[in-house]
Amino acid sequence: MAAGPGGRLPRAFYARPALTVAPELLGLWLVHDGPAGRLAGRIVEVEAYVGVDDLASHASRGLTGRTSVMFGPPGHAYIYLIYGLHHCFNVVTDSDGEAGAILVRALEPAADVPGRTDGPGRLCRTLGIDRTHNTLDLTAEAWGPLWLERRPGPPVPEVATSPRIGIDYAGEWAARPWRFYVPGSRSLSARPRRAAIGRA
DNA sequence: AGCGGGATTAGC
DNA sequence: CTAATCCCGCTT
Repeated sequence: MAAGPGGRLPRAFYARPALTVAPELLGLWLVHDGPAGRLAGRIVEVEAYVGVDDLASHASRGLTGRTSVMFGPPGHAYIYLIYGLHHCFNVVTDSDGEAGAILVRALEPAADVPGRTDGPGRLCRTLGIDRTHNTLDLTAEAWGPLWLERRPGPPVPEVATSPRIGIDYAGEWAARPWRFYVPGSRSLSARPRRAAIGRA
């Protein structure tokens, strides 16, 4: 789906099923304007969480205070604290009332980014994203401090898939190949990298 | 009010 | 391999 060059992705981009949007996030840029200035990275790894039936999704426990943003309109940020230590950044997809979301797991950092962006917790810490950004509108309609945009450059040459990480509790849903990544990227999250090396 | 657990990470 | 650390959701 087209977005103007250098422009924030429009609501319509997010207003589609999570499994459709997820591979299209690869190669796009996540940008945060914060106290440290503008920090950005190119998305190379994501995971789709498809809705209330998906036992790996927080939305499978229904509409609660934490998950309400997932059930809301697309194009907003869903950010939560995990293990009391790390933040995870998601984009909300699907139509209002449906609970699709996509976890951003790894970025290739822009040249001036101070720190690592391989891994969902690390990229939030390095870009300065935390729970105060939860529910923020990522589109140009809000013109907030956090957004996704398309930047000039070669397209992603190839998209690979694998099962999602760290959701073994989800039964049969754990096997679905709903992790999407750019194979060969140096910035993939650590756990899958170890797994890949271990298997090789 | 209390308790169990988590879409992770760093350090031994 | 495991501790860290806290919010949330569910039970009492």
